[in-house]
Amino acid sequence: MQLLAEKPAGEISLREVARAADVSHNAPYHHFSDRRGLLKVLAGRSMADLVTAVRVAIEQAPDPASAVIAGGAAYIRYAVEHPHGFDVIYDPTVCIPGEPSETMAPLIDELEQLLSEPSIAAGLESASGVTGVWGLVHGLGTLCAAGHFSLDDALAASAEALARMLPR
Amino acid sequence: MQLLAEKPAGEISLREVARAADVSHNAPYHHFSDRRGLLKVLAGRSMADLVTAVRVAIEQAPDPASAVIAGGAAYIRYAVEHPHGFDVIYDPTVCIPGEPSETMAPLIDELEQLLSEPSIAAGLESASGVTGVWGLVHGLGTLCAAGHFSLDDALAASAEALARMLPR
DNA sequence: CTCCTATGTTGACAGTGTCAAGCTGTGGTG
DNA sequence: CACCACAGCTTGACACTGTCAACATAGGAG
Repeated sequence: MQLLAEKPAGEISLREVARAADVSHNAPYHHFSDRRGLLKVLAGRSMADLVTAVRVAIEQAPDPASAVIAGGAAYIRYAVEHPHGFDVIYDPTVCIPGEPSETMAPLIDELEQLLSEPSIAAGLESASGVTGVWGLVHGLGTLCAAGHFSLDDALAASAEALARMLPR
Repeated sequence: MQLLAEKPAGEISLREVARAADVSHNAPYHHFSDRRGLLKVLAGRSMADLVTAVRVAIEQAPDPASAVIAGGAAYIRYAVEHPHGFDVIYDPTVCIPGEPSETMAPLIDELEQLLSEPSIAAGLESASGVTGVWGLVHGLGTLCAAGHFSLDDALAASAEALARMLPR
């Protein structure tokens, strides 16, 4: 996790983490099946951090509608502040395409719980519930973390678009 | 490009493209500065394909509002149908974070041109113009390509959310 | 004709993921 | 208590990769 704060997951080698832990180059194989095994653990921990950040933001919001907006802002902030952690969560070589993806469950649960709040669920078309909200903040977070526009722009666009997607 | 259709950019080695071209392992260095040089060219070509797909969709739409929705659908479709090409466009190790990113210019131009259409620009808050539309379809495309939900769900959510972001 | 440049070649080096084989201390079972 | 299984670590090896350096060759510009 310490290395992940400094460099992207793709540039972290098993041998490097072995050196950082001051052990032999093969010791990691007794803790992770694979290089992918290591990345999966990093992805799991990063996801836990992400979900915690979102949950805290939601809980501090005064009402369900602003909870959605605050949660979206927290998601975007996480992507910008921990870009390598965010990337490894969604790394297609880590998050296997076939299976339902153990790693994603916490986030999806949190989202569904948030959006099933009766007062806001009523205003969401079924198709744009979790899908629309997740897609919007994910795209804004990703592009913002990559530097394609500023955090301020992303947060403003997120708040406005989410407001329009909620019950008017 | 042929290899990119089969496997992610991260798994394409310079030596492998050399073998595919039936040429010595070092020949690529006379055409690309670096491994990153190769990926940058792949990203540029992929971006051209993406922009073409979006432009075609826009041009076939009957009015500006449906052009936005059709363009978004084309963007999402490209992400799902050419996942490795889509990924390499936005690969953070390729698309350098500091500089304004040569590769992105065509897409941004296209988006700005589309959204500056007077009849729709009037209904968009400034913050959620290019940023909001791009963020939405990018997130939906990325998550859909990764298999987190179906193409149908993504297209439905995209159409609905875009409709709400346009002038009511 | 001469020479430069583009392209290609072989050879080498360090770094990596991964496998195989062997060491060691610690805990639990007989 | 003796014993042993085993988790954790080690060294050693292999194939593969990106990259550098030095050398070859061909074809066009002067």
